[in-house]
Amino acid sequence: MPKVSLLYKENTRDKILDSAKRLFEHKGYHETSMDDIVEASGLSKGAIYGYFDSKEALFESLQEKDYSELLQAAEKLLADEGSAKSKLERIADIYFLSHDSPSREQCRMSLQFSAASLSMRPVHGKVENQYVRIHALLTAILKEGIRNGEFKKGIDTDSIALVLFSTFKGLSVLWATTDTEIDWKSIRNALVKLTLDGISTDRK
Amino acid sequence: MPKVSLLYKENTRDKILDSAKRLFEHKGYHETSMDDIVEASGLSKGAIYGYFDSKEALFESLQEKDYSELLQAAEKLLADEGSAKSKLERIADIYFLSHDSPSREQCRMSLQFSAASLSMRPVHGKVENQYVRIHALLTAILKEGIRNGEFKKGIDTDSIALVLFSTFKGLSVLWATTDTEIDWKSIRNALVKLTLDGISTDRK
Amino acid sequence: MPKVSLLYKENTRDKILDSAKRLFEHKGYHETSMDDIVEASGLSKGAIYGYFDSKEALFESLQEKDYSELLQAAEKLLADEGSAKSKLERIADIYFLSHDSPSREQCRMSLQFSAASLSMRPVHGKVENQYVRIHALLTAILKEGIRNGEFKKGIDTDSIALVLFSTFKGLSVLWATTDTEIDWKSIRNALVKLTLDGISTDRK
Amino acid sequence: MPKVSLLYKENTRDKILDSAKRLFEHKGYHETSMDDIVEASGLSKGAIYGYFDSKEALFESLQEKDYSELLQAAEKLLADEGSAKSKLERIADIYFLSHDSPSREQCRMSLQFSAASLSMRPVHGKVENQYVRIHALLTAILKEGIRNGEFKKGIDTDSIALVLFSTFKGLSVLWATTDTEIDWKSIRNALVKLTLDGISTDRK
DNA sequence: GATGAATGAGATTTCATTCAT
DNA sequence: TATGAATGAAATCTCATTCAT
Repeated sequence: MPKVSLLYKENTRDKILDSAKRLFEHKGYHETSMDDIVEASGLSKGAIYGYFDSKEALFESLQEKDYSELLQAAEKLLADEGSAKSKLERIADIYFLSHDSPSREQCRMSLQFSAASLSMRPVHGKVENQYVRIHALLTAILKEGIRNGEFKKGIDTDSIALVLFSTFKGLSVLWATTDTEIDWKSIRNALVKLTLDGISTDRK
Repeated sequence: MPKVSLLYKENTRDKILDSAKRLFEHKGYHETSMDDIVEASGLSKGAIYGYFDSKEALFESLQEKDYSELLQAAEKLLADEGSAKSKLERIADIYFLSHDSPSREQCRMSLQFSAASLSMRPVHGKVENQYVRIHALLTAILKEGIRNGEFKKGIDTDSIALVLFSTFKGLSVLWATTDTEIDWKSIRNALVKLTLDGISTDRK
Repeated sequence: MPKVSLLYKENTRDKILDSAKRLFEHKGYHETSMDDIVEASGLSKGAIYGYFDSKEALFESLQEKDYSELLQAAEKLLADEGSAKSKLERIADIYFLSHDSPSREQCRMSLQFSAASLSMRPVHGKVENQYVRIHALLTAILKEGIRNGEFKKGIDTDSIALVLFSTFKGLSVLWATTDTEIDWKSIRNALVKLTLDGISTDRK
Repeated sequence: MPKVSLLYKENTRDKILDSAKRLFEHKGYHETSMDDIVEASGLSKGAIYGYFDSKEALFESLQEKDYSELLQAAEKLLADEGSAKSKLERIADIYFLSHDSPSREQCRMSLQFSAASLSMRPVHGKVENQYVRIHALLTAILKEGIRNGEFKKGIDTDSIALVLFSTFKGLSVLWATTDTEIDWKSIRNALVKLTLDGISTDRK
């Protein structure tokens, strides 16, 4: 009985989060009203405020989810077997939560978090933290690559990590704000080629 | 017929735009109220609405300014003398409107435009248009480099242009949302090295 | 599903309508602010906007009510038993919603609708529609009177209907705009006498 | 020189009044802004406030003009030669300022005065005063008719005067608020016939 | 006098949040 | 616990009027 009610609670909470996410992605945080969420979720005002203290808290929960999933997936990489090169490739995939290609919705949500980080302290904190950890992760991979001879010794790991992260971020923003279709296969190839050509030790 | 000079009106308009810009950069578009702008500009509500039809129109004017300046500077590059390589370097500088380094404020403003493009049609239009034109410009530079032998023949100009633009964009977003200090010298070097190593014909 | 009864909501709606009506009658539509209505109704701003989308919508609802009641009462006449003559008399009574005499308030409200019909399309539509239907009704009564021999054959039913309607309307405007006391008994008698003398077949 | 400047002043004043009138007739008093009048008149804000103390004062001036013209024309009738019957006919013509038919614009303006009389004391005063004087005039004509044997002795002059005035007013409101075309010839005939049949001594 | 930029009180409307039922 | 009507602070915008130039 507690189990059922817990499950029910989780479902309700998720229903709220899903509805809100869909709306935020589509119309943006400020343009979405609590009434919109009420309507979309099929729940009542009171119910929603039973699960979340405020609209901001709801937004932060969405960010928390997004943030944890991304970081968990990414940080699992480090422990994995495989070359540094393959890790770099896989982290790109993860960042875009790709099936085949990142969803525009996901990128729009991420853009919202970035924009909101200007005025919401906790959002800012997670944005910052995410950057720091992904940067550390990329740096670690690069260093691993240097250690095992895949990558050149002299490279500026810090800067390259930052450039890589920026490129992911930038592609995400572009994808979110633009109608252009992106050929993700080509992009990934171009990006990987550029990067690896620049840092790899092997001369093909 | 004007009782005050056009210059006077232009100054007042700029005073409004400047005040609004400072506030938008600092607190964000939605968190800034017209009352804030009234207070910051030292003018009255009526005066501001005499120059701009709405808060949105004011925001769009800021974007228009930003957009024109950026594009003009960038497109002037193409006509300039100089190697394709040097043009690529300079376009990076321009994108960040750098003195020494891009201003965080500028990047925050740009992030606002991206975020707003979700819900404001004219903003979206300009964001899209800007992307299209910068992409075209980068592609042109890359092709020029291929023509004059600086860059390799087989490179995917479209994708590389997109990656470059994304990296600029991503750095801008990072800079806007993060407290980290960025060592722009190193970043530029890393970026230029990565890119040029990958596409240049000269083997040092 | 409603947490409060429909009756409760209906009552609240009526409370708002009543308060607004009283104010509009007294000060006029434009001179009445939503704050006035808030104060008079004892509700909050939000509550009022929960029931009506705008001040204009509230005004239109008042017209709708007025309009339906009037037309229903009038059109019921046609089905009733009685001579055409008695129907004409009764329709005059109805038009002024009389107990003994039409209320000045009612007439002021009606004047507001007329004045607003210049700038509010839906209000205009109802004003127009009301005229058309009352005119049709009057014409029908006149024709009925002709058919059953009460009224002369040659009369211009269209014009007489229009004149009658105009006289009702004009009396209403006069009553609304003037401090003069009107002796409705005398007026009705004069009007009925004038009209019936002019159109009746019986020579007394 | 004083003459020219006086004439000029009159012209400017009239230009303002004309522009305002046209706008009030078309959009209504409240929906017309001083800016609208500025634009329509081609003058400046300051200029208009040089001639009129306020928007209300401007409106009242228009009423004053309307009011004087109407009353003067009407009151001249009494002194004229002619039967009481013909005077009644002519006063109908005057009330609608007819060329062939009353102008819808004129009627709309008149409706504005009626509506405004609810909230503008001086406007109310003139509306009231106009009614009193026209009523007196009509009564006088009716009594003249009785004296000279045109009209029956027993008629209720007060009530008939009021009914006549109301009918004029009502037709004016109808014409102002309705899209219907009115056949003024028929209406006048119907009205005159109804009235005169009812009050005349001659049995045709 | 004429001009029109500036004023600012006040209007309408929104919407996150509360709380009686 | 769930509901959704009610709240009211705060936002955007208007516009008659003023007054420095």
